[in-house]
Amino acid sequence: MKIASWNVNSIKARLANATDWVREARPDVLLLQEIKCQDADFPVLEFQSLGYQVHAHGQKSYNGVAVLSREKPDAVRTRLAGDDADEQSRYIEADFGGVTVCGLYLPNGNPRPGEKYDYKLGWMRRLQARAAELLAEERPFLMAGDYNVCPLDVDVFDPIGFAEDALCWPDSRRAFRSLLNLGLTEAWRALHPTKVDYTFWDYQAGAWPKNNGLRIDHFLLSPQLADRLVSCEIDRNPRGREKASDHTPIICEIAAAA
DNA sequence: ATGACCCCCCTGGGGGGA
Repeated sequence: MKIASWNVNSIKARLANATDWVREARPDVLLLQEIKCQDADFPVLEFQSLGYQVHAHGQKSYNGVAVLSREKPDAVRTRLAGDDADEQSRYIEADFGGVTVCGLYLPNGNPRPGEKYDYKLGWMRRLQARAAELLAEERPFLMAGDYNVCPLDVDVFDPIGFAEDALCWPDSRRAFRSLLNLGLTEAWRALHPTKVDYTFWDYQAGAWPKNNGLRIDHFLLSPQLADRLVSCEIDRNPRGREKASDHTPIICEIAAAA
């Protein structure tokens, strides 16, 4: 099972880029973040014609997540429990056989300190509560998406310049580690212990040609899926194309259940 | 890490991203 995650920074602006990449990569499941449209405005037909089902959880202008899949999911759930007043579309889950695939767009949290940072930490606590529930059910699952956290300094092109940033601040890293310490495996780092690579390059200041990137898009696997982890790779190619998103896809392959 | 971008709103510029 090949699962990909990509923050597309508007699915409408990225339609040609995204469909080109799907044709090449043919993931079984594609998790999208920042679709930036309401569900009715998602270009469903274009992906259906490529053989994908679309389940979008969007909102006007901002945020928005989606699950695209070649197989029909058994169930789809949206929203993260723990804050009924939270109107931001940032979370979706879909069940495929015995595996639950969770797609997420974690709040950026800047400026920090402030209410946006408090929202980020609260959201991370809610995500951790959901992970704990799925672990208690002993359900094989993965949580993938734009975490807006650089786990270590090696995941940042300029750790000193970013030390105060919400993506790197100790409370953000602590909350990320706390999630891992439930017993989850960060797939890319597990397979590439000393590698330096990124999933995001700012549009500004020549960040892409200078390789001034951040590694903020991650796959976290439950123990059952960590045992079946085959590969996890970042595909830089889409970032170098015309009308690119500022993020590039990350792809994780999970072996069939024994 | 903002001089330097891009996308959203829907037209003149503000909000947001990371």
